[in-house]
Formats: sequence, C-alpha cells, structure tokens
Amino acid sequence: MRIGELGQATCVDIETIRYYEKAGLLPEPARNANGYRAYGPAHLERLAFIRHCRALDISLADVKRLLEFVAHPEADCGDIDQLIDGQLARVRARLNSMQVLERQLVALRGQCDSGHAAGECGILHELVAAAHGEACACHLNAVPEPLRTRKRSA
Amino acid sequence: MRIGELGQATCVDIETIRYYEKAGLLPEPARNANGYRAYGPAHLERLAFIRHCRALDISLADVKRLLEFVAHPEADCGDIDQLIDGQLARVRARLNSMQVLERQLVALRGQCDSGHAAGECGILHELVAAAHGEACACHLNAVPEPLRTRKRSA
DNA sequence: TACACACCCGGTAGTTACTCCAGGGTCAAG
DNA sequence: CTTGACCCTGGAGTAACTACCGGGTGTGTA
Repeated sequence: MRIGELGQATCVDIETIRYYEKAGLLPEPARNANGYRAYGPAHLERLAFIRHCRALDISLADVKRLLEFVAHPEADCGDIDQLIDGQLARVRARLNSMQVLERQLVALRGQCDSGHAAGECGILHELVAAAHGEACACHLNAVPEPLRTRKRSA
Repeated sequence: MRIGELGQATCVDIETIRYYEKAGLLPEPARNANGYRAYGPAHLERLAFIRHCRALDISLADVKRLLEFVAHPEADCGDIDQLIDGQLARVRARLNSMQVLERQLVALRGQCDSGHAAGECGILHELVAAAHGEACACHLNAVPEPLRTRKRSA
C-alpha cells in the first residue's frame, strides 16, 4: 500500500500522514526500491485509530498515550478513564462557551436591520457599548497581586 | 497609563497587548522618556473592544475589519451583517460537532468501569472498533478522482 | 548607599496540528 | 518521448498567542 492509497482508505491527507510519522504517531513503514513508503494493514489500522481519536478532538499527545495503552494491555486503565474524563470536561467547557457565544451573536445580529450606514449600525454600537461596560472578572477575584504598591502617581 | 495598568484594566496579558500592536490592531502609543509605552483612554477603549470581539471568538482579521467600520462610520453596514452572519454560521457548525463529540465521549466513558487492566478496557476496545468500522464519507461522494487509472498491482 | 523587586524593553522561538510549496524523482499509458 | 499521476525531502507558513532571554528603570527599604 502506498501513501496515497492509505490516505484514500483512511480519509487522511498525505501530508498529514507524513506529519504523523515525523511526530512519532505512525511507525516508519518499509520502503520500496524506489523509496516510496510501503504500508501494511497494521498501519491502516493504526492510522484509522488516530483519525478516530482526532475526530473526537483528542490531542495528538493524548492519542500517543492511548496508543501506548494499546501496545501495553497489561497497564492499568484508570489512566484512560482520566484521560477521557479530562477530554469530556474540556469539550463541555467549550460547549458552554459556544452556546453563550451563539446567543450573543444572535442578539448582536438582531441589532441591525441593514440598509443604512455603519454610523448608525446597531451591531457596532452594541459591540462598542459592551466593550465599555465589560466587567472584568479578573479584578473581582484572584488578582495576581502586585502592580507595584504605589501610593499615587500619574 | 503604562502597559501593565492597561493590561489589568482590560484583563489582557501584556505580551498580548504588544502582540496586538505589532499586528496593527492597536495603534502605537506615545513613549515616556524612559521608553515605556504611555497609553490614553482611547487605547483602553479600543483594547476593550478587541477583547470583547475576541470573547465572541471573532478572528483578529475580522476585528480589524470591524475597527475600520468604527473609524469610517459612513460605510455601508451590510458588510458588518455579513461578517456577523459568517461568524454565527461558524459557531453553529462547531456547536453541532461539539455536541456529537460530547455524546460520543459520554458513551465511551460508559464502556469502562475501571479497576482492571487496559487489555480489557472497554474504552480502548470501543476506540479500536470504531476506528475499524469507520465509514469514510469521502469515499461515498466527491472523490478527487484519479489515484492512477491502474488495472491491478501490489 | 546598596539592594531587592516590580516593572518595562525588544527580539526570538515555541506552541498545535496541520497545510503548502519548491524542486526534484518514478512509472505507466498514449 | 512526452504527459500526467504519483512519490520524495526539506522548509516555510498559518492563528493567536505564550514563553523566554538579557538587559534597563524606578522605588521602597535596610
């Protein structure tokens, strides 16, 4: 199997396959006399696994860890649970902020009914106003402290 | 106002402020005799605007465009509408795939009840199996065609 | 006066996960 | 013998920062 065929079979771009090889996720395949990479079914399986993990938005570093578990089935799988839990937490956090974001954008979009100049555009007004009134969460709690203990100046 | 104060006031990292300046989003401020950047209220406002747009996950390129609209209020705001619409579409697409992702991870997490070795881990089995059975959408439609019109070979 | 410490400077390099490009080699069909 | 599909390596580019380096500045305190 050459790289193009492997790519077609797994829906992975050729450049990406070579990238995975360089990154140490896909073992270096044998080479034909002409120097072309020659892949076997094991490579296909492994690449499909990587692809699937990536579709689940698991980072390459974590995919690497998972591949090590696959290679060493005697290891404790509690770590796998943790990895998935962490992934789930990240996804949920992003999901939340995305939902907030969507509502904000919809509200924003509702501000403008088009057909006029930017000067009166509700969207721009809204954005500028929001920027103005923005409460800065980092001021309310957990400030990194210093910023020079000065009395008054400038 | 020095860069640290501006950063505190807007919740933006100092390095990020300098980055925005280099990227042309924040105008170069005046300098004190010692070379320190000296910001005024206009900078604060502008940075807050950028910050807010970024919180809405608007790309820096698009923020730049918005800033141009702010600077030229006589322009047609139809373009702003388009920009926000595009943003909304992107957010919604990501939202969808995130939701699918979350369900998949939850299902995955349910496969393993911990306390055993990775060899019998349901999560790993599931991932490997899913990778195996993965239907490749790109095969079903819109193949980029060639892959050499060959008869049969290795 | 000396020191520590917070703050600032510019410039460069690193991050993630690719993606693209240049410049070249290989191989089968027409 | 040319065309076109395919492959190779190595390097650069992407977004939006983040981190680090070596060094300069300014002030409160011992």
